Amino acid sequence: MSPILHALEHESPKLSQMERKLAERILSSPSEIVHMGITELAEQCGISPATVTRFCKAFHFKGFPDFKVKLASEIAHSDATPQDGSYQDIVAGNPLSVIVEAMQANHLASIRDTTSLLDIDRLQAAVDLLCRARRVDLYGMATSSIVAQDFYQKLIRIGVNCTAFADSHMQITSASTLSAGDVAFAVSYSGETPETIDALTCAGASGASTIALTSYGSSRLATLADIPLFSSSLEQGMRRGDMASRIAQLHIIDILFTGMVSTRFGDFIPKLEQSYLNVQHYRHKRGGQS
Amino acid sequence: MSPILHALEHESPKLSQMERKLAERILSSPSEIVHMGITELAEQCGISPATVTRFCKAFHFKGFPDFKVKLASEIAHSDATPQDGSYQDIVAGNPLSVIVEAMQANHLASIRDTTSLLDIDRLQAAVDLLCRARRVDLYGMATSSIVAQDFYQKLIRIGVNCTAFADSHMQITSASTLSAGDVAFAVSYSGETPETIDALTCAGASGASTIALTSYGSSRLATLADIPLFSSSLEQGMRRGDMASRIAQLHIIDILFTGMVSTRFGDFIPKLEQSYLNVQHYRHKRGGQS
DNA sequence: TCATTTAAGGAAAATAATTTTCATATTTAG
DNA sequence: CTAAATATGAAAATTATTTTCCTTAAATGA
Repeated sequence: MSPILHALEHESPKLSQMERKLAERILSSPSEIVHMGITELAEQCGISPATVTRFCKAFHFKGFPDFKVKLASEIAHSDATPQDGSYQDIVAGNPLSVIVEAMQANHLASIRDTTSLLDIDRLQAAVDLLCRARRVDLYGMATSSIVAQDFYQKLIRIGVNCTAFADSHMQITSASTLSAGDVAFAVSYSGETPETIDALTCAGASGASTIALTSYGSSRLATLADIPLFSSSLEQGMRRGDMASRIAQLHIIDILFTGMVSTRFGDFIPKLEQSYLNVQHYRHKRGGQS
Repeated sequence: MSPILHALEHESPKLSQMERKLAERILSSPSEIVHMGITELAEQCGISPATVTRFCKAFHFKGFPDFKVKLASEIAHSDATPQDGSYQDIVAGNPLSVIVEAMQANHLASIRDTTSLLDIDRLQAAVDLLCRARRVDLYGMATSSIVAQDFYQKLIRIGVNCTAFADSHMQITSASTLSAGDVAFAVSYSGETPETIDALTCAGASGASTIALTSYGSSRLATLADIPLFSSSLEQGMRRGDMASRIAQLHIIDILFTGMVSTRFGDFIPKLEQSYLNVQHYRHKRGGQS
């Protein structure tokens, strides 16, 4: 905890009643305080602005604005809410400031956890497969289709021959036409999505190499795939576990993509640049029929 | 470097003479600025306080004090983590382990920076608008359409009447049919995507409230919108700046969505649960024709 | 117990800081 | 070269903060 907050907590017993109310309010959500005026804060504590100023002076700040700036730079040092730095659930009527902190904690933890349980060798194997693939199929339903679509958008920019159907029939249809040298890449938060499992099974049967991206844990999809990749899973009871998971999965997508580009830099970077420039170029012709 | 300072440097050429003096003074020693009053700073730059306020507003801060607080938390942050806190670029032939670390650093920094420059009041205003909206339109091209799609998937699960066209003609068509009480939500990494700007302009002209989600800095889209929301921007020379930006934008989407659910918990949670259960239920009937 | 002292705290005045308005200068486009 | 648009500062208006002054409440001592 930051020195200022620590001091507030430590000195709290020595403070008077009104001052303690104030200290508690500040400790309850420091990041809110820095965006408040002195009057607003005083009102929320049921005290007068005068008391707030005196309080700041007592802690040797030049005044309330000085306190805010110092507090702002201190709380930036630590990640949101260190004591409950792990995953937070959604509850009713939470103020937005609490939601922001919880979400930051969730997403940071999600990325850190995912990174720490990555298997570099498997990741490398996936990159190698993808780089050499004649054709790449991407499967995913609902939330996971977003991840698949994201990968799709990246891959076409470097000229990889790939598809990303959200329609389960099309997925199966496409999977049926794969063969050795092709890669099927399936995304599923649960790893148990039947449509995705079917598509990957079908792709494997057709001779394609299979990669699965799921949450950590044993799942049918992970077992099925040649190369299983994992994002961090959330604690039980999380109402919306797929939010952080999606971020973590995109994190892995970025690593895979960057790995591919880095491996075949000479091939891929010019295509990447060219696709960007062409979008710019053709966009400026806009104005007439299109 | 922090997104704010980076934006100042980056936009410096576009600024007027007086504004540039100010930007240079801020860049020369940011940590001094946060302990100055507006008059003192203006004097040191040989300009008027009015120009300083206008400058802050142009960068979408609520005013000079707001700028100071945001700057304070950002520079504290970069002091704290000079190495792994900053963004890394892609280069050729990097081993995967290096890529993994760089990507983690990028994504963590991106989420932290984005959170620190969030404006809770604006965010709250956006949540309120979205909660009360009769209809919501989501606009975004390419990478940004992924973000729009993601929000779309979330919103339909809680029964919000919304659409997310990737087709620019459809976006305009839909925008034309909006009216007061509706909300148009546009996503663009650059904030300068013509198709997205057109769609949001059209929506605004139709009487809808407009929200824009772009990278930090002044952009046409941000200026256009009733409520501009910002994700952190990356430093110059980043080959693929939109990767981290996408994560940051999804982070904001998650906050908005969670804010909405939290605000109308009783309405939305049952729908969320039901949509989940129904997907499970109807999936198990699978096996015959579908 | 009761007066007296002392400190806490609020109301409101005073001050300081910031923002807005308005008038002027400067640049840009035609 | 003129007109419109933009940029800027001076000063007014507003807002925020701090100080002053006064009341209240608790503590101390006769």
